Amino acid sequence: MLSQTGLYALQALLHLAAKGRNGPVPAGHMARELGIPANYLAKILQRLSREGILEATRGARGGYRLVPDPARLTVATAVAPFQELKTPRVCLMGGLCDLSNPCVAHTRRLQWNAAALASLARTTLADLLAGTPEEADRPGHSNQPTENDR
Amino acid sequence: MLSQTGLYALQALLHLAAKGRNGPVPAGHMARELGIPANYLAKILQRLSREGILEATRGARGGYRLVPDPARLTVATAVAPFQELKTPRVCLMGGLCDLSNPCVAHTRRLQWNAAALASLARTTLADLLAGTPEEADRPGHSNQPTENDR
DNA sequence: ATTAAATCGGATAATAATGTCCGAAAAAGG
DNA sequence: CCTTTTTCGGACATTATTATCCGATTTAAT
Repeated sequence: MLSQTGLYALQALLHLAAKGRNGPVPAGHMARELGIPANYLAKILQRLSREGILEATRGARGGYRLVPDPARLTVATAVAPFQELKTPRVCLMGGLCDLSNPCVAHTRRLQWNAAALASLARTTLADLLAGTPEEADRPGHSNQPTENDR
Repeated sequence: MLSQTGLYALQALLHLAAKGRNGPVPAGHMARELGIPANYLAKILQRLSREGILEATRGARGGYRLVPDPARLTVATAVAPFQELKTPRVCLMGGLCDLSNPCVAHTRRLQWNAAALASLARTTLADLLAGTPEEADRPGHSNQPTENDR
């Protein structure tokens, strides 16, 4: 589902969102705290820094700082640099797939992927920290209670 | 999402469900038809055979046959032998996770996994073949009768 | 200026996933 | 019996992911 690397990134970002109030947090500190291989986490943080999600301060008293508001940073965005979504364009039906008319199995798989991504795109770091229970899975819909007539 | 191996398995099973009406289908034939590395597919089919999902007939005129009714075989089941679901027991919150009271981030990740799996568990091979458009994601209300009579 | 703390980034190693090769065994048909 | 077709299964090769190492650079504090 989420790659190991993506999970590490998410953990670090959550840590920063929760405990990075006063000044930047060194990578080594986070690695120790979270139980992540230090040198590997360093690479991940560099990446997030290049991506603009983190800001690095070098030298003594340096470290990383979370740039966006946790309420506006979705898990999908946070993890995107490590997911590599390399569009496998092989249809489930193989040779059976017509490719001219839309193949059902093909469409279905895209839907699966979309559903998985949508869930991550609806969750922000703030959600995770605050403990908002997961709302109904209705992509594109704001949470309007339509079940009141059952 | 789905591993490459899992996708291959799914393709082969769909092929058998669609074209395996009269007699077993050889692995080599499927590999050619679906554009899957022949020797690799062979390994996958062996696995499905040991799992009881396929039945192998050896020797000339042999091949593989789909054992369960496509309407009762879910994608989740078909792909399960290759997913290895190795329960990563690292909480998203790292050291912050209490582990005594239920950690929100922890719970949330399990929900993500569950949601992804649920979608696969609700789809049968017959669904894919028949072209049933994906119904609303309602776990209790499966669109295909997977337990109507027994 | 010197030192210590920290990121930066390239090179490399270890592990897992994917793909290949080949010989043995089984079954069918002559 | 012999040949052909096919699965079986172990060993190996390739590639991607994950992890480690180390020297260079930047910065703050002494």
